[in-house]
Amino acid sequence: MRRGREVTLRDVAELAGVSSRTVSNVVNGYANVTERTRLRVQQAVDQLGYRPNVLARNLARGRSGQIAVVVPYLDTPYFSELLQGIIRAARVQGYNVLIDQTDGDREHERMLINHGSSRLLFDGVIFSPLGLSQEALADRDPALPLVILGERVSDGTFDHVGIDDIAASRQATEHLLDLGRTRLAAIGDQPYETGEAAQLRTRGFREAHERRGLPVREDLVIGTPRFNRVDGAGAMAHLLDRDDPPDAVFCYSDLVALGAIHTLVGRGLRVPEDVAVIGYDDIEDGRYSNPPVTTISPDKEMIATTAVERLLLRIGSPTPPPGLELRAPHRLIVRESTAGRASSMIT
Amino acid sequence: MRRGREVTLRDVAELAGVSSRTVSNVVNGYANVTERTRLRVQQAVDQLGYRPNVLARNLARGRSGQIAVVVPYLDTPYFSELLQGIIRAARVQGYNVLIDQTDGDREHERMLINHGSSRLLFDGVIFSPLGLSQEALADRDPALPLVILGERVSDGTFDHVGIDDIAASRQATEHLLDLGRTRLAAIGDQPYETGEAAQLRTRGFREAHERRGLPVREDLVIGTPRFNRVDGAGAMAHLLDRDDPPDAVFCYSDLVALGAIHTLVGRGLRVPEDVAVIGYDDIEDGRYSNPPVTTISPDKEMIATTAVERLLLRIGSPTPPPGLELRAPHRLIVRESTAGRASSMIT
DNA sequence: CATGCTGTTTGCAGCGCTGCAAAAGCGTAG
DNA sequence: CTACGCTTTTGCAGCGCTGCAAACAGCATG
Repeated sequence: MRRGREVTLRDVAELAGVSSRTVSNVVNGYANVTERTRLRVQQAVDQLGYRPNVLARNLARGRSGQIAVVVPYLDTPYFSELLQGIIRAARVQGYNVLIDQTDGDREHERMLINHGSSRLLFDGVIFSPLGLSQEALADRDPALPLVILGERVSDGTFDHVGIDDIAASRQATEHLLDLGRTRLAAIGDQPYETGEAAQLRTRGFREAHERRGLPVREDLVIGTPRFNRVDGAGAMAHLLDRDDPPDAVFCYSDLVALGAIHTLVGRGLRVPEDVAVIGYDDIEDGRYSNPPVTTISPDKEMIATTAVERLLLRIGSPTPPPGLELRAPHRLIVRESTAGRASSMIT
Repeated sequence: MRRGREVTLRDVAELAGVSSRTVSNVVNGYANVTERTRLRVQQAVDQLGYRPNVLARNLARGRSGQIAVVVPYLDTPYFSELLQGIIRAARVQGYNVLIDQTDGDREHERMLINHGSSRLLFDGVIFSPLGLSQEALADRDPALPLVILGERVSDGTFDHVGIDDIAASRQATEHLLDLGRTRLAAIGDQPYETGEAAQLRTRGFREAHERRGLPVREDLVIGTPRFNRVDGAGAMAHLLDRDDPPDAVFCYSDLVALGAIHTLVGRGLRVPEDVAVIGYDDIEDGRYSNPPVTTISPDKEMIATTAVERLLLRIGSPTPPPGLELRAPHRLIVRESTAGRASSMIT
């Protein structure tokens, strides 16, 4: 079998007594083929076990039938959950998904956004940038269809899909305030160029305070390089080491929240009695942790399908459509980490 | 730019004043090219910003430069952690990774193991089967290089990479027995064809008992359709509802363990004081849960690199190498869920 | 100076498919 | 019976690259 010349269009054509172009038409389901021919060709296809050679097809068509999805870290549950939806949506449209993880490396991100090192490997990219600067985004190859996830305002040459981070963060913060907490901390700020997502959350955090006429406890706004457990655990420890520690914490991701809770429990503090904790992302882990984590739940399914939809539209269109700002819905899900035992439930 | 004829080998050749074949040689780093020519060509390449068209290259070479990784569920942390290693290892070798998730669907798995619906999309597959029967494996296209992960004994036509599940499970069970626990439960058995992995773990569980001359509490061996949190939580609830509930539980995955702990804590029981819990896989979640989960930690990095290495070897070799049984190391990592507060640590 | 030898470069065919435009069929109208 | 418009089928060129084998060095040797 190996290397043993495979069945081609021409073989099928010969057997069916038609031209190879007609076989191609049948295989691709083109319109103008008589039922008679279609049947004969189909028979030949089945008999020979013909399967199209995607490589040749793609070369001839000038597109690869693949899209790339670029995320900073694959093992971040938020991304893998999102990825799942993206793969499904793409497959439905006959597209394959290439996955790449950048580890937040700027150079790597920059390269990928410019078609990687070779042409035509993928027809478009869904990108979740981390270290990518605005300039890098600006002077990329504009011919490569692009959809950005997360926080990055579109400059009109690509689409951006995300939730309203400011509103969501405000809502999260208000929830903590509604509980009567007064010393609110925020974990995850990133006050530098590539930390846009974080900054929006901080802004929501502030706005919530402003609306109630409360001051923000600036010393309780803690930065973390990443949104993961370790950083969350570390930041929480840091917070607890001061006098007048917080009685509630808004974490910029569920992982950060899980890390924070880990530290709290480790120090013998009770969640939420001593410190209430709210997260962001609604990953599965948060639903089953002890206590389950109150969180902002973005509609991941919607984000995934919207991203794929827009990207394919962009790929298919000869004149690039305008870059849109697309907002997926989100909602606050209250669980034990803020509301206490009463509200526990397995979703 | 769009559709605006891209730079080809021939363009470069013309500028450099050599044949296109020579340019190809330079681009691919072939040996016999004088420094002089190489330089001139390289200059032309840089000047024109030439990037090879992978599609054309692959068509000419007759291989796609891609491997597929097929897992049942992408959002299972164990898989996404493994995937990460696989992607890295493949990239180093110049291979791209296509990811597919089957949701455990037999038909889908069967299709993928036969090259999917088209030829040459990928040169080989790393497969983590769930619903795949032995026959399906047997009558697959033998020309497609295959490496199987998890529990599936090789029939000699593919490689199998995994840890020694029986030994690992025995070790996990012995750890519980060493703690002085006497009523051991096991959650995750799957006593049907496609549940081989589960069955091996059950076997290890039994062997540990046998070695100590202890009887297995058969009524405490609980099956679950999947190795996830929900099933773990449900099975645990089930166990607690009987009289004479277990004082220790061996869970066949960390997710199951997290689910079980969720239920235990939810019912006001203490882990490990009332019930000790041990998991399997060593996913990150388990390290940061409350309490952190004792677990069997397979060397995922090793599994990933070995799988890729073997697959590429298989792809590159004209005569298929014999199918090997490859064992990656594992170790027991003791955390609070069995050992109590003393052993807590953030790894 | 012819001969052979290694090292470098070239030309051509072809991977298997699709785009395009022309050719062929076919039914209806003049 | 011819002309016309429509649908169906075909032929050809070419996507951009690499495999192969031949051609052409350049150099040492007899």
